[in-house]
This record gives sequence, C-alpha cells and structure tokens, in this order.
Amino acid sequence: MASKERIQRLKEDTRANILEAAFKIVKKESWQALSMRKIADEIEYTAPIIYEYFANKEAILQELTKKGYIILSADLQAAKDKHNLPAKQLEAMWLAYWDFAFAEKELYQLMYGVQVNCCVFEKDFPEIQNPANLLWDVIKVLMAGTNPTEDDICRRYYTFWSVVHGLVSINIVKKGVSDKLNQQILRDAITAIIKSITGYFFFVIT
Amino acid sequence: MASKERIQRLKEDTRANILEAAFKIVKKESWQALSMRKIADEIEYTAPIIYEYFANKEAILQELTKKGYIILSADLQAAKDKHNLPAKQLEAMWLAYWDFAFAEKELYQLMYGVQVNCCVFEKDFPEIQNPANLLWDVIKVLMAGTNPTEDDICRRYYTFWSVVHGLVSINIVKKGVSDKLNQQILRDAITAIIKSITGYFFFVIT
DNA sequence: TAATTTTTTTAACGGTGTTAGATTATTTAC
DNA sequence: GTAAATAATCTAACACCGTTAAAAAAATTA
Repeated sequence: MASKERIQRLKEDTRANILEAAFKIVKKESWQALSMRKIADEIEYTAPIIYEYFANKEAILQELTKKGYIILSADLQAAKDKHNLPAKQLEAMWLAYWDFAFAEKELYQLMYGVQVNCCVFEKDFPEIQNPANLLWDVIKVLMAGTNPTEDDICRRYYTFWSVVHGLVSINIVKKGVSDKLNQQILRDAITAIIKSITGYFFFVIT
Repeated sequence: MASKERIQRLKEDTRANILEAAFKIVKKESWQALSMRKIADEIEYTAPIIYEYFANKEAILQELTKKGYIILSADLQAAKDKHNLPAKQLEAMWLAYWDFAFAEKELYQLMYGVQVNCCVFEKDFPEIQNPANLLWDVIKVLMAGTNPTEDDICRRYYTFWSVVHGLVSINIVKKGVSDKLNQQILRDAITAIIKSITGYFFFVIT
C-alpha cells in the first residue's frame, strides 16, 4: 500500500517542522528561551509528541548543529570554487567562515559554544575594563615610537585578544588539541604580533 | 551598639558563603548544574534566604564574574611587573591571560561566554569534520612547497581558526567593536598568516 | 462493523527561579 | 523580666522546565 509511504512522508514533514519551529523560536528569542512546550505550541501539538520524533531536546540541538556544519561546508566549498590560487582560496574561505558566523549567528553559537547572555553590565561595573586597560597601556607604550592613533592601538589589542581568546575557547570547548601544540601556536602568534608592532620583524611561523 | 557591626559582619560572611558555595558547586559539577536550591543546601539554609543577599541568580553570577576580572587584573599586573621592556611585558601578560583561562576555567567561561556542553558527538556525526577538512586541504596545498609535516599543517590550521573564531566570539559576545575595524583586523590577520605560509612576506600590520 | 494498531493528549514527576505569607528567633522598650 | 517590635528564616506556592506513563482518541486492518 502506498499510504505507508505517504504517512512516512508526513512523519518526515513533522520532524522537519519541529526543527523549523525550534529554529524560529531561537531566532526570535534565544537559545535559552527554547523549550519543548514552545516548540509544541508552534507546531500546534502537545509537548510529548516531540519525543516521537526526537529522543530528547539535546537531539534537536544536535540536528540543528548538523545543519550548521552542512551550511558552513557548502559556504566554504563555494568560496574555494571562486578562486584558483590556494592563497586566494584560503583567504576567501576564512572570509566565508566569518560571514557564515554572522549570517547564521544562532547556528554558530550552537556549533562552537558561544553564549551571549554574559556580562552585559559593563557600566555597572568598571572592573571589567581593567584587564583591557592594562594590556592597552602596554601596547600603547610599545607603539609609542610610531605615533599611533587610538584606532591603531585598538586594532593591535583586538588582534592579540582574538588570537588568545580564540585559542582558549577552542581548547575549552573542544579539548582535543595537544598542550604542546597550543603553547607553540600561542607563543608564535604573540611573538609575531609583538614583532610586527615593534617593526623589527615578521610573522614567520617556522 | 557594637552588636550591629557584628551582625553586619555575619551578614557579609553569609554573603561570601553563598558565593563560595556557588563556586564550589560549579567547580565540582558545571555552570548548568548550579541551582539556588543547591546553593542553599550547601550553606545549610533554604533557597529563599539567598534572596536576602542577592537580587537573583544573575546577581550571583555577576559577582563571580567580577571576581574573575579582579583575579585576571592582578595576574596581568603581576606579569607586567616581572619585566621592564614593554615587549617582554606584553608577552608575559598574554601568557598570564592564557594561564588564567585554564587555572580559572569556570570563571573564564563565565566572563567570556564560553560554553562546554556543545558538540561532544563528533564520532556519531562526521559532517562536523567537513569544514575543518576543507580548510585543512587548502592549507596543505598552500604549504606543499615546504614539505610540511601533519603537525605543521595542524599548527597553521589552528592559528587561522583561533584568530577568526576569537574575533567572531568577541563580536558575538561583546558587540561593541565597529564592523570596519573588525574587517580590517580579520583581513590583516588572514593575509599575514597566508603570507607567512607562502614565505614571501611578513606579519606587518600597518 | 469489530478488533487492532497508531497517534495524540492528559496527568504527573521531579526539577528550576522566584515570591508572599506564616513562623520563629532576636532585639528593643518598658 | 515581660511585652512589643523587628529581623531572620522557613513553608508553601506559582509558573515554568524536560520527560514519562497511561489514558483517550483516531486511523487502519480484518
């Protein structure tokens, strides 16, 4: 009987609807605001029905994470295909990675464990700026010879911070990388940026 | 009456105990596992008592975040004080930042919105590796002339990823930085690393 | 039409953050 | 020292959460 297949299709539809509803809620509200009951409301069912399609909430998140990786892969491939030279390809791919992160901000958060709700209270609490200021000051001194603008210092500060924070978060979230490798990457990057500031040398990772 | 002050001290003690208990739970379990009732259990009170000392759970997290920033500031200052040359100071400070992140992993997570629970299911789901493989392959091609080991490629991959992911997360979590500045930092960094790989040029952020 | 199977819902469990009101303990005033 | 006032603490509840078991409704098969 062909109705079996029709029913199968309907089930797949509902499954897709659940994912769609979940994603819709997250985009309108946030990941923390996502609940099984809200999803159920959105698809006009009651909550337990979702468990006919997904083992639990985690499984829904995993499916959406998967979706993120698939989109990102496609974006990277497309970026690569636009160029022939490997250097140009790589540049385009990282820019595509960047674009993906903001075009699909919610998916990116899910994929790489980036929270949003943290420390939005900088005005109530000036100590937050202290670490930044300490680093900022030293960078300023280091650059003193080159008469830098505030923007110049800012860029250096963020470059440093990005490298270090990026490496840190990758290590906290995905604890696969070896410590030795990390330390080497970290030291190389720091040395390179410092040298680029002082103007003596260059970013040669050996 | 001096008992007023004694009572004041006792209240401050309890406040500190709450923070301590919260932190203890987080270190033993995780941020998600932290609940008002668990804190209350730990300090041997009932949950509503906590609201005499903190407006809500968020306020407790804020206080711990504050603690994180204070420790980090002290670490950075100490690192700076160990050197005279600005370049050495800066290097020491970023290494101290790194050390802080892992010595106080929980605080770092709180301060910079780094989740842990995400995507621990790489084996169930190979698509996760796709983006990494795509980038990896191009880096490999780009480095082909220099007979790189797997480790060499790995280091380049992580260097790229750290810079981009770091910049992305900073922008998602703290949305203060201007788009123009970001794009410039991003492009500079990518170009610099690519040039360092091809060996033609150097990391000169101008 | 009757029996069977599938789909969906209701009700509940134990958990969460949070609040109002009752209760207990402590301090003040006489 | 007892009574009144104040402070500290708890109980009970609310509305929410993820999840499950069992009942009810709907659809399919015989």
